[in-house]
Amino acid sequence: MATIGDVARLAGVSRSTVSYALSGKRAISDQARARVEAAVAELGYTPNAGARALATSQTMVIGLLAEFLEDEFAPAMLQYIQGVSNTAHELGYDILLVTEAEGTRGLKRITDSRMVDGVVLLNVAEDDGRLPVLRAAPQPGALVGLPGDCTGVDVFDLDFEETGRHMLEHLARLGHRELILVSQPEHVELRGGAYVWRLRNAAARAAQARGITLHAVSGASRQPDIGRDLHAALDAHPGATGLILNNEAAAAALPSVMHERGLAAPRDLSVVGRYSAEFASTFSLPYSSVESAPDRLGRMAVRQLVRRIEGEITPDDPYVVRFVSPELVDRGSTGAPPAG
Amino acid sequence: MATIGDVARLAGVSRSTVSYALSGKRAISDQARARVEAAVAELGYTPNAGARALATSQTMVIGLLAEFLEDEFAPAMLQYIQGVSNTAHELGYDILLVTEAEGTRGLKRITDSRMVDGVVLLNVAEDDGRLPVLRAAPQPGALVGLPGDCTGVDVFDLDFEETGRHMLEHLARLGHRELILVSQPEHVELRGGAYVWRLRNAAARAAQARGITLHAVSGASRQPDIGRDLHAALDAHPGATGLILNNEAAAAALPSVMHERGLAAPRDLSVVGRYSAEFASTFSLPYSSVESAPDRLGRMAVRQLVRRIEGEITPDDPYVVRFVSPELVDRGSTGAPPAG
DNA sequence: CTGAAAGCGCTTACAG
DNA sequence: CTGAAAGCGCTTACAG
Repeated sequence: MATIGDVARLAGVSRSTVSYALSGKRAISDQARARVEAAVAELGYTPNAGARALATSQTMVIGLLAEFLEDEFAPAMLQYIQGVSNTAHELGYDILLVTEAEGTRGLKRITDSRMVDGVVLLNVAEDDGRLPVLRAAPQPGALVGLPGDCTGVDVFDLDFEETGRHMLEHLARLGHRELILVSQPEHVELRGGAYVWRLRNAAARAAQARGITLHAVSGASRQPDIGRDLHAALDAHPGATGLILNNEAAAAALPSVMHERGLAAPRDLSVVGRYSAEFASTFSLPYSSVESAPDRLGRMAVRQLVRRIEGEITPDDPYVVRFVSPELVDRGSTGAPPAG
Repeated sequence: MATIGDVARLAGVSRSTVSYALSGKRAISDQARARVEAAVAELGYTPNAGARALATSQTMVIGLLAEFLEDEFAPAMLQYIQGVSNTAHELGYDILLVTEAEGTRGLKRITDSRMVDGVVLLNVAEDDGRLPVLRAAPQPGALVGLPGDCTGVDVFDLDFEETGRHMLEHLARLGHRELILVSQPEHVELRGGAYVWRLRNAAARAAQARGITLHAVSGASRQPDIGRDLHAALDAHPGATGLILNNEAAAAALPSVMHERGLAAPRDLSVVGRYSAEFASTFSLPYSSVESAPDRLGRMAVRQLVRRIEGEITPDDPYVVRFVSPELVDRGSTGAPPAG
């Protein structure tokens, strides 16, 4: 490969002139510029990223930590990755994807070795082990998901409390008095998936305030277990007229379950989920849902991260915790409870 | 961050001694090694990846080109990414993920700038525009998907011809005489998805040899269009007793379609698909399927790529085109055609 | 067994 | 407007 020295020689100028001609960081005579450009074109010159990183302390790479946990619903993760990756590319950054099961080690490796200018953490837990590593790192970090302690990082998440309240009140207004909430598996919650209880507690409070019975159950994140869980929940609470789903796998499995039980929404059962429009389309889900906005959250996280990387915001500027408000996309799966 | 110079100073040795102590590339006295190790621990030293890359011409990063095309079924792509990423990490490499719509530009950027030691291309088309770029690059490349011209790259793919033949003969042996094959959308094929016609032509030849009627149709890759396409195909060919699916979206949509038509497999219709066990589980698909082996293909591609990167194989060694043989996973969705 | 030094390919003050 | 040179943080022949 051609180096900047080759270009300089061919153009008959110094290496610094080539560098400045390419970066535009100082004025260059038209003649010099033309000769540099011709030489660059002739040699097919592209600066060596490693050398540039060494000289500038900037890699133009963002680390993306996405753990594919055995017990989580992988397709839901994909949209966050796409949102982050697309936005990063738009802003001139490449993505170093770390999917190791032990995210802490991967995070330490890419920050310590200066492979990245900043980091986006997906799927953040209440007491996420990666956060101490991130705080100790010299690079800034942005999270998708709300941890217990937000110091030193920018945080973006769906407002799960508002989501829980909103879903419950939507069904309450339609006249439902007994509802089932299907959450994520218990181990997701135990591992620190705070959004599970944030949504549930908010829904429970709203239910209590309105005198509504809310049966909170947890469901598996995989087939076929989640199907069994749904049947069990419906068997256990025959009086329930509405279903709230905070579990993507449950949403994907519900159509078969309802077919099997001869139920139609909203005729026999009102259903409202929490997943993205993209997800609804992929899985052909006919239920109204609160948009989880994965692409938007990924985009917000990267934008803020790049502002920090490029010094537009400094560590002295306050770190943000930004919630996306729930928006209910109506797909006609909720209505008045069946008479009687 | 601490540099190698800081470590050397603290340990009271030269920088080369630190480097050699860490790499093990030359003998070191026990005393020196102990002092270096202590200094490394005290300073929390990790070599700077950019500096090392500059000195060694090795980045320990593999580029992964995965385009998320608007008209493709994204969840199917995820498993290839996981296979590639996990294998790369196991072998000591990180992954630079490029998802730009214009893959050619991204590929040129990461190879020209030497950000990567090698490249894996996913979703390779018959006449893939990225291949000329890859062949011109100094880094080796491995493909998942068979292009028209395999020169200069290692290629891994499911044996789609054998798959088509196998699926057809499986149903033929059970006594079926009229079958429908649902392929990918036409534009996937036009864009160069050779696997579509490779499977179809092989199935058609096998059908002809056995005097079986095979209706080849194409189906959308999204909901709800694919549901309509399936209904239309079943309406158009009421005599068909078996369905062959070479379209993930069709497989995901078929349970609803069959419910709507009151059909059960294999009682009314025998069904065989082509997708991974992981996919079957995620979407709760009850159909027997030929395993598409995304994790295995990703793993094979990375293994071979790393062999080339590390010089275990050179450009003089022949490039391989390796097909994974189809294996039918029986989920009980095929049987004898309904009597009459 | 060890150190001083060259070199990887850039960027950017410094001097003119 | 331009060039010579220092420096980024490593690795690795070279010399002892």
